[in-house]
Amino acid sequence: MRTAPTILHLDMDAFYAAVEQAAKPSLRGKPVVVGGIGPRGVVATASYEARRFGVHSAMPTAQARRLAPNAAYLVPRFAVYRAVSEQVMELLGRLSPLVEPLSLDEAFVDLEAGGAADDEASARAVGEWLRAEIRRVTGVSGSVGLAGSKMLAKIASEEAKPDGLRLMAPGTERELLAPMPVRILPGVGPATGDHLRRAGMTTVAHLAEAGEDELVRLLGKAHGASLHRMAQGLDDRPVVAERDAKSVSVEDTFEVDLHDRVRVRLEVERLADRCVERLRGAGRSGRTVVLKVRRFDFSTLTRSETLRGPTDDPGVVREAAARLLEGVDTTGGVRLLGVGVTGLADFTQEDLFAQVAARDAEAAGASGATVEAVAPEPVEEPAVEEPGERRWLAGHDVRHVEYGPGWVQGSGLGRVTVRFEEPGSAGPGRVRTFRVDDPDLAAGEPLPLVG
DNA sequence: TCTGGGGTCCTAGGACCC
DNA sequence: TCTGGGGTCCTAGGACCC
Repeated sequence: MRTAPTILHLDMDAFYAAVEQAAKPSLRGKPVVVGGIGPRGVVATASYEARRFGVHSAMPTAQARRLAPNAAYLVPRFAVYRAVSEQVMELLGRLSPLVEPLSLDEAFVDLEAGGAADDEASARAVGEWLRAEIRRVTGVSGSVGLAGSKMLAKIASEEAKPDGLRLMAPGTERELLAPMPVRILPGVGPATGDHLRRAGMTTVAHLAEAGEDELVRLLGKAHGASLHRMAQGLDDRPVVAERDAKSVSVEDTFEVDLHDRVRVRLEVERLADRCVERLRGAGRSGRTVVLKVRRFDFSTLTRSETLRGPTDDPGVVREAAARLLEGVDTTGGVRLLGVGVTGLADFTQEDLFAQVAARDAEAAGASGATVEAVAPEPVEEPAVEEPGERRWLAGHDVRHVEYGPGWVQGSGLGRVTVRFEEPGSAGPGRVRTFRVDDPDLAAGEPLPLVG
């Protein structure tokens, strides 16, 4: 806890949807929903215009379509969001070496560590500077919370939304917090909220008044104790820059449940390969392989196996995942499969030695061991596209030989509808429809949002 | 209405070791 | 022969976050 509000929390406003509106002039001021557009898709971000219809994050897209049938439904373009995010993080880096990103659109900054601010006035000035710079550089807006702790800075940015700044003066936090619902505290989700409500506690004041013993009895040691402190506005967690990832995983929900055991096994192996690709991309290796299966009835289970040494070998991960699958009953159908690796190590010389040692130990007579050879093996080539199949995903960039850059508004029945406009266009661009195999139409590169 | 994908942290029981 | 306590690792599941 600090006596000056020098912890900053930045939260971009309806980030994915806002980036799409900046990229596509015809969507500005209109309801936009970014997320999965398949039968089992969910909403990632809804623009504020779409929220007025009741659409929100994590809602099934099918339900969103009923609430806001005229909204634009777009598939996420993570490469674009990542690029904008990097611009934002670069601005944060100018304020302090202590920047802690929480996701593409959120971060904490320790202004004191950077010497950027040491009191209320300087913190507010930095916050306003940042908001103006973000808008100037990226073309989208963010909200800023300033307080003496992470928890309060985050609550402040939430209250500042959209496109605002809120500062919580140290010393006032207990009174500000007291009447708020328990759900605003970090770590209080649906389950804990219900738990507390059944115990008669609905506001932060109720938690602050409850004894720590009671909360620990209700919620467990760690959770109870931390909530007891948070409810009193006490939070000492430091801003921590660049934390190493502890796990890497990939998962797929299938549009239709899988019943064929052979197909299930094939998908598990594909997922294992994708997982290893990401692992290798990050220059890491891992020791525990995790298989995740969600069945037709949404019941979810995980099975894991720890190897004798860290690996980034696709064959090893694939076979471990396949072994784990052997022990899972998939009768009735499989909705989702996932493969992950945890127990990550940096892929260094030491790990190589450890692997060799483990292998030697095994060769020397250990019986029933399961670690495979670690000889590098090429990553299997990605699944082949159906011949002649071209996928035009809603929201993706295209380029037409004659009409120039545009984006896919929709496709189906052998046709694709394109709106020809770019971020700098004065107003909504023209719409044209083509055959999906029109040779003049090609996938395009995203264009910068700000000229 | 019918529930994504990528993560983090915590708990609890059993194995194993000292 | 029986009994103990603590620490660490592994596995599985659950809650939460964006």
